Amino acid sequence: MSLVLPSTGRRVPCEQCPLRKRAAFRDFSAAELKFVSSFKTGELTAEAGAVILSEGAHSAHLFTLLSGWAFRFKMLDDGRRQILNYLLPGDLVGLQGSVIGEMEHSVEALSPLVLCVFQRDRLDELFRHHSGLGFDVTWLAAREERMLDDHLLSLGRRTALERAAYLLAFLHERAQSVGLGNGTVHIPLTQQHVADTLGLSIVHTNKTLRKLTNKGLIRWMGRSCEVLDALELRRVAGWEGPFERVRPLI
Amino acid sequence: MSLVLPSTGRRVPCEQCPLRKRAAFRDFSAAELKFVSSFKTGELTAEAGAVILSEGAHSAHLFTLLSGWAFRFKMLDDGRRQILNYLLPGDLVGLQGSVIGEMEHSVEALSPLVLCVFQRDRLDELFRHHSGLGFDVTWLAAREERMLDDHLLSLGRRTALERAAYLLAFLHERAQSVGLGNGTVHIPLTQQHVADTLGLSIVHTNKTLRKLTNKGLIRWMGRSCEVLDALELRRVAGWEGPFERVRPLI
DNA sequence: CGTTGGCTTGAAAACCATCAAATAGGGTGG
DNA sequence: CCACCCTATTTGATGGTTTTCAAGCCAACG
Repeated sequence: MSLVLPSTGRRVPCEQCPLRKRAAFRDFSAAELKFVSSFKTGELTAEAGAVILSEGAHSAHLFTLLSGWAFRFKMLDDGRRQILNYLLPGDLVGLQGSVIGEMEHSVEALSPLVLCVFQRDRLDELFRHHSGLGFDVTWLAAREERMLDDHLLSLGRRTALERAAYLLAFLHERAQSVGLGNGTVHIPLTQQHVADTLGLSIVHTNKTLRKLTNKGLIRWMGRSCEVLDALELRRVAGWEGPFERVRPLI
Repeated sequence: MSLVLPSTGRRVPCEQCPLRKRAAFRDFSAAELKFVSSFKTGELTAEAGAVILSEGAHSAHLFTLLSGWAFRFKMLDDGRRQILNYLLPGDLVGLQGSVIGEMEHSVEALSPLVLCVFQRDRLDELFRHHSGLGFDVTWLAAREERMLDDHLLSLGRRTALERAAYLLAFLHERAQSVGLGNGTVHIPLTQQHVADTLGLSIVHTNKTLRKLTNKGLIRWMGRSCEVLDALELRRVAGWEGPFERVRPLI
């Protein structure tokens, strides 16, 4: 469950990347596309439950998630786990490790993944010769910061019900923006993941999700959650957070 | 209390910046220093309690904090407040607003401040002509992310006592690294700030801080906190977080 | 058909918020 | 200088929220 499968080599050329065609991502110039394409050394696939990056690792790789769901998390010595954020297609994975030099969180797959693998040691080349892409990397880091700010507000000042509503509205919003789920969005989570995101026990999480289910806002199906009324979830959470903006895809 | 005082113009030349001499910050090349110096348009002073940047503002400025303490926060509609992180000398202020275009949090001064003011519209020039500085901006954003990750772990999975110990150890560590307080560090906070950082009520915060006081780890003095035993605070928190690294100062 | 992982529920205990009130200190106007 | 007000801190009592403990259900899978 914790092994990363060997790379299967390149399959999706950046110029024909199916993600890039989506309106959620900004257009790249030919020169930018060419660099990104050369920056990518291959692809990596992983199965659900696989640990992609581990806390403490020094030579962490840099990836972009091409398809699938994953999450970042940290653990305390006694086993308590906190999920920090979720990773969806188009997200950079491992930037902290690449820039600062050491990973301080781990990354685990929620579903089967495909990742684009980049050459970390060419990151400075990216900044030197494609300053627009360098700015984009900063933009993506600022976007992550914005999400973490929202999560902190949630953990610190929202009630259990508000937190749960916020989380599901948030994940629904992100899934929508990259075109996951035709019509209804299915989020591949267990209630344990929700608990470890919201800072609640599994028991109380279950009771809280039941309230949302009884209001007809979500439906829990095996290992996944279907969002039925995203706007009402936002209202319950008191979340006026922004809808996703057009963003770069590296 | 919420007015930013007018700029007092340039007083500290970047080449003789007292902060830059500290071991906490990496050496800059002459070219880098020259650019940063031209990037800076002046200084801004603010008194304790002043709001430097407001949620929702579109034309946010970009600053570096030269001296003093401040904090970033968000609010819910009904007045609940969450403090997201603290700003100490050397920290970039307003990067999210500068990069993404809109502030989604506010910034307030905890003590009298001096800020270096930068021309936001020359940020692309920084990335174009000084890729090393562009990388530095990303590095600082990744550092902020790392701190937010730690805070999320704290809010989600630590007990009230552990959270309080973590926060004070964290602030002590940061103050030490920029040379605040000769010998003992004094953190300019009220218990309301601590409560709004830890996601606790003011009453419970008071009782929790009292336990740390009774253990001889801190001393509460009026509107500030003195850390007496930072290592024991870390131990109580179970925080093995990194000591500050050498970092860029823009 | 037994095992496993995920979901569900009830009861008791711990934790934390809220309410209420008292204390202490700084600042201001008289 | 003193009376007064304001903010910050402190403490006790009470009630609500959440955790912990315990148990049971169900579907998937060998």
